[in-house]
Amino acid sequence: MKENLTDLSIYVKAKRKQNKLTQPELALKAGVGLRFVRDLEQGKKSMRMDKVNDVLRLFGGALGVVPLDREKLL
Amino acid sequence: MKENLTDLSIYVKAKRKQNKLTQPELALKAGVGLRFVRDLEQGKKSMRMDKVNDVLRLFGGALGVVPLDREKLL
DNA sequence: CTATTTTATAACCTTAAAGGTATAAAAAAC
DNA sequence: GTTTTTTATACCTTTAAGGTTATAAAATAG
Repeated sequence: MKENLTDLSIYVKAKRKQNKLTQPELALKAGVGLRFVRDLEQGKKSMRMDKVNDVLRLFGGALGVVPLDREKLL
Repeated sequence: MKENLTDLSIYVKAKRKQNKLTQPELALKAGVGLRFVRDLEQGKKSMRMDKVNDVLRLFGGALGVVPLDREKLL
């Protein structure tokens, strides 16, 4: 089950690095499991929104509706 | 288990109405269950991102990272 | 280079999301 | 007003998310 990196996964990893956190540290601060942080950074598509928001909140972000770019369509 | 409406739930319901669709019709077009559409419009927080994206795609949108407004913080 | 830290992958298990169906409530049409 | 359509809520089953743990791989420090 090989997942591709996504905008979201890249964003989270970059933000985590900016804040000098390891995956276990981020998981702890966000109140999610380590496994979750890893799936998130690996681009898993079927993550639960509430938990993703728990992570994004640490970086001042949240999930919202954005226009989908045409590249992603085909 | 009373969920509050959210930006997302309001957005989906509004877009569905704009497109003159019932919940069953939207569920069918998006390829998700009717229950899912209902939970989504009721503001359930723990929905799966992939399924939510299946719905948003019909309206030319997708889930992405947005800055969280300060109101939502406290 | 080797040692240490960090990250990736996988198995096992529990819990809850998702879907179906049914019924009640609400909204819209008449 | 009544009837019809749409939406909300509840119950149940199946399936997979994600927590835990272990181990392998990769990156970094020494």
